[in-house]
Amino acid sequence: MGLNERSLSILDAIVEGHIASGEPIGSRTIADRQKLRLSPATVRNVMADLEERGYLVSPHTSAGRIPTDKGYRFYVDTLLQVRNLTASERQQIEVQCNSGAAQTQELLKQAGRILSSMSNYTGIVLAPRFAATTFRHIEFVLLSQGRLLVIFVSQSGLVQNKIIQLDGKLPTASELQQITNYLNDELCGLTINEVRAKIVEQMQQEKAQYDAMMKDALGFSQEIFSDDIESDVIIDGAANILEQPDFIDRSSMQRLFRAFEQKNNLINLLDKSQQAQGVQIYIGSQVEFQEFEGCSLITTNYTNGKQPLGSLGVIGPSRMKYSQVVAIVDYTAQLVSRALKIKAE
Amino acid sequence: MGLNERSLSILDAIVEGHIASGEPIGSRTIADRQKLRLSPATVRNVMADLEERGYLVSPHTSAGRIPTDKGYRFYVDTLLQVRNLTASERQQIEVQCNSGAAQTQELLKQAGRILSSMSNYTGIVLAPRFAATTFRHIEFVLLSQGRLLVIFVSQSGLVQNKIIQLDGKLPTASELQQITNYLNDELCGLTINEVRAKIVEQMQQEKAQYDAMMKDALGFSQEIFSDDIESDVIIDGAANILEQPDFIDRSSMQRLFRAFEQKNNLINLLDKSQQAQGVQIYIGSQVEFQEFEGCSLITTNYTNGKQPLGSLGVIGPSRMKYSQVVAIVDYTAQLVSRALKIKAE
DNA sequence: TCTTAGCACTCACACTGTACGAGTGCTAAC
DNA sequence: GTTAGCACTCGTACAGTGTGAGTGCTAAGA
Repeated sequence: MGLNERSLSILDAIVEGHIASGEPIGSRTIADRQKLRLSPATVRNVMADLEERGYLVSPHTSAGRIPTDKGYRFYVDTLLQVRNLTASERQQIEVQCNSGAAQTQELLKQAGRILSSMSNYTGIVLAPRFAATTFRHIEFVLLSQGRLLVIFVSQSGLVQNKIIQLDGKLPTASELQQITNYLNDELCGLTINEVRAKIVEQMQQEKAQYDAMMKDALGFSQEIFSDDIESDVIIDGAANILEQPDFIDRSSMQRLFRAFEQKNNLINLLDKSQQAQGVQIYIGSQVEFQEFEGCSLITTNYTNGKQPLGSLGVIGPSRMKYSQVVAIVDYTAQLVSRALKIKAE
Repeated sequence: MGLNERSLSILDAIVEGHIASGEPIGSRTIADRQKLRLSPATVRNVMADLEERGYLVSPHTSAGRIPTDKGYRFYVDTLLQVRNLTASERQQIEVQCNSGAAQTQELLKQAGRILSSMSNYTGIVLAPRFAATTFRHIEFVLLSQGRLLVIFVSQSGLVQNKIIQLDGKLPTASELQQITNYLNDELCGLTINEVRAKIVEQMQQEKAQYDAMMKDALGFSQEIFSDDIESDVIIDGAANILEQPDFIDRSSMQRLFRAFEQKNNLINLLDKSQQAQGVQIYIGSQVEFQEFEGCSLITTNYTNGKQPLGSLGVIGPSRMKYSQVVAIVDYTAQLVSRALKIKAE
């Protein structure tokens, strides 16, 4: 029940034609520029067939055809030829990527900027999950009224902080210092997940029952590491969306912008892509979140040379220049990974 | 050359009518609902006068009049009556403001959310300038390759970090600890500006010339405190802008969204408002930044009970429900100030 | 059996003319 | 100084029309 050679070639031509022009594509257009010389009538028969199978629709009787989400999906999965970046494009990305990004956070912001400016769509970057990063340093600062500020630093220089409320007696400065030293010695180099495991393990050991300081330290730690710090997602070039003629109605744009603000569904998607291999392409209504109807999302993960840390990509209309954007996303992720690898060393 | 009683009343009616309906207001509408019983013809004469003075324009010959920016300015300065919030509105703000905002940053985000959701426009919050806050704690973490992560904590629990590149010999862990202790003892309780002054002062003292550790400490500090950490601005409910029928053309919306992303002009405006007293209203083209054409900005500052820390407000179309939004902005700032005062104690 | 030319048909879109109504400015009377 | 009346302007909504792009179907040709 697959499509034959000719249908494939016609579907390909329609999708690419529509991506390029934004207009519905008619049979004559295809017949004219097709290598296999066919008449418009023949093309029409094939198109009718493709429409019946759900790859195309015509917006109205006397218009050409445009791809459905299923059509895009098929195109992306089997027809898409990723074009190579030109030397100047590569250079442009490299320059921007190297420009003063001492801080990890800055590097990721810069990546978002590259993605949006090179693609003219919206760039998105999921910052590393804290749970996946490696512990480097912890610090406590006692604020007023029993509030304790905890600052973590990961191996790659990412800083996160959290305030916890202490009840009961407050530790003195020197006790706090002892706890700090203890935790820094014990936990350095472990991933947060390993840290969690270690705390549980130590709490069960008898010795912890008798050493008050240690008990405190473990008590704190458990509270601190108990819940995940929410992941952060960087969005750049949202205004580019307004340039896209595909979003005619305000309500669909608004839905998208609200999704940008709420972030959690975006995080879900990016998180999924982080666990996958290679470049992922999510298309409009085929994603479970309806706010992305009419949009496509091209993402891939970035690493520190060993394990995936987060993911980045581009969101734009379904009628997106896939072949170009895939190349941009891929190359940006490579550069970010390389930069993070250096930092982690 | 001022306006007489009657002109004022008519201008007021036109501005409020237009804010309520979004339509140009004609002479008959005014004549009908005016207290001082005047015929449409008389009203027309006054309107012609107001138009000549630049307070009104008519979009075309046979349309009613709409206020110019100058008209809005005049309305806001002399005619606007701020309405009181209802008990339920107040309560709504209070509830949201108190909901789990242990961290200053969270509190400010929450304030942004309140501003946007209560006004249906876009909420903006300028986070406290680091320079204006009070030093509480500093911490160093040595990363790889001579990069030094510096973490500051302000009195109110705001955390900022910065990476500096060390060249020459690196300090050992214990030297770093000494420096940390030294700085924490010396600088605690000072504002960042005072910190700067103190560093310069100490560097000039002879003793600094001979004590290597101290020299290092002062050298670091100078680099760290030399440039301002860029202020942060929180924007919430940008998608609400898309709901406003006033922004018909995409280009003006896009300009605004780009301004939201670039932030620096917004920071400039908010910073100005921070230095002023009370609620400030900026109207469209009267602001030096042209990306805010067609928009108005209502802002005020918030404090920690003593000095202004930052500012917050609402951005929306010039045709904005001023009387309501002013009340919302004012009350939100009061609550934020109160919450920060408690934290600072 | 596949391909193609021809033809009738559909439909969006652009253009035209028309009627309507809202609102204006001006003038003259009160 | 105020107002009624009137002629005028202009945007908008509506209906009618022509055009062109593109289709589906059918029948003839390879």
